[in-house]
Amino acid sequence: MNRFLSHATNRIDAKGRVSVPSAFRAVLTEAGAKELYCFQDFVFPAISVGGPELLDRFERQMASEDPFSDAANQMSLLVHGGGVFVKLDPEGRLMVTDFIRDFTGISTDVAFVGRGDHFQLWEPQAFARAQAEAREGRKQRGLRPQ
Amino acid sequence: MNRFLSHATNRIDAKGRVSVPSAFRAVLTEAGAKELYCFQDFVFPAISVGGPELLDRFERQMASEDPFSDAANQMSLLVHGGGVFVKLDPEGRLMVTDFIRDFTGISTDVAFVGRGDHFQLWEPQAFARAQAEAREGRKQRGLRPQ
DNA sequence: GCTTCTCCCATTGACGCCCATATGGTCCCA
DNA sequence: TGGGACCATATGGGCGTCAATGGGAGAAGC
Repeated sequence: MNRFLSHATNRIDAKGRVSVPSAFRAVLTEAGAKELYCFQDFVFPAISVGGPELLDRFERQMASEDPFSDAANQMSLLVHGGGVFVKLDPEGRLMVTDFIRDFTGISTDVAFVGRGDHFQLWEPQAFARAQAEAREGRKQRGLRPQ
Repeated sequence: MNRFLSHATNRIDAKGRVSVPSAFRAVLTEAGAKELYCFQDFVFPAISVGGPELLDRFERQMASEDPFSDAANQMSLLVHGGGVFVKLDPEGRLMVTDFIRDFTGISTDVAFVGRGDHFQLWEPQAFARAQAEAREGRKQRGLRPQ
């Protein structure tokens, strides 16, 4: 397993820490990432997290846009300027800062959501809603992969 | 037999486990799958289960689209984030987690339903109803294969 | 000096692995 | 054709391990 898949919800403790799921930690150590880079998702109320190579992914995305468009400009602002570094403690926990709480609405529990080459932090209810909406959209457009 | 066919209902034990029917396990071992990938069906209140190739199929579909489009983003949320890995114990049982229970309404028994290249977990009553409705729908449209 | 962060250790509860039992079906033989 | 032995599957439960969580103490920063 070398990608971020599946999801799990963990509780924030009294000190504001939360355990990163074991499966995700395994991916990180395999990739050799000792420091994580976080920034706000462009569409969802979620924080994207990954190793340093995560920057590459979003720079590719920016490159796919017209470099002078508003979208590319905003992405650069969020990715380059809005990012935050986070590191894990020896038990594999991270601090849930106000940067994370304010943008996601997270208060007591964190949903860790795999996105392939990175993962995201969600307020659990918001994740459930976004998923339900995405499923509904798929259904209406008749894009069932079966 | 290399496909998932027919259906069977098994009971959940006190620890929340349920035996995967022997016929389905045989298909899985023949395919060499030691870990299973599950996700919520887009139409029915059922969990779809299959080997890693089930995930591959979704990813091929995503790869065929613009990787940074909204559609791909939604698809990733559902497939990467919405899926769950499950593994069988040495006796061929799986844990029925809240992820499965909440979406399907399963409480004490699980209906295993073959769907060709994958199988599904249903609440037995819901499966019976959906089957009856499907039968009725075909009858009304004059599409009965007999 | 006080707050905040980091590291270390303890607890506990869930999960994976093991073995035991029940139950139903099949095959063989009388 | 009926009975019985055998086998496979489903089910039940004990136990060890590991991940998630909680809290204490030292170190660093304000």
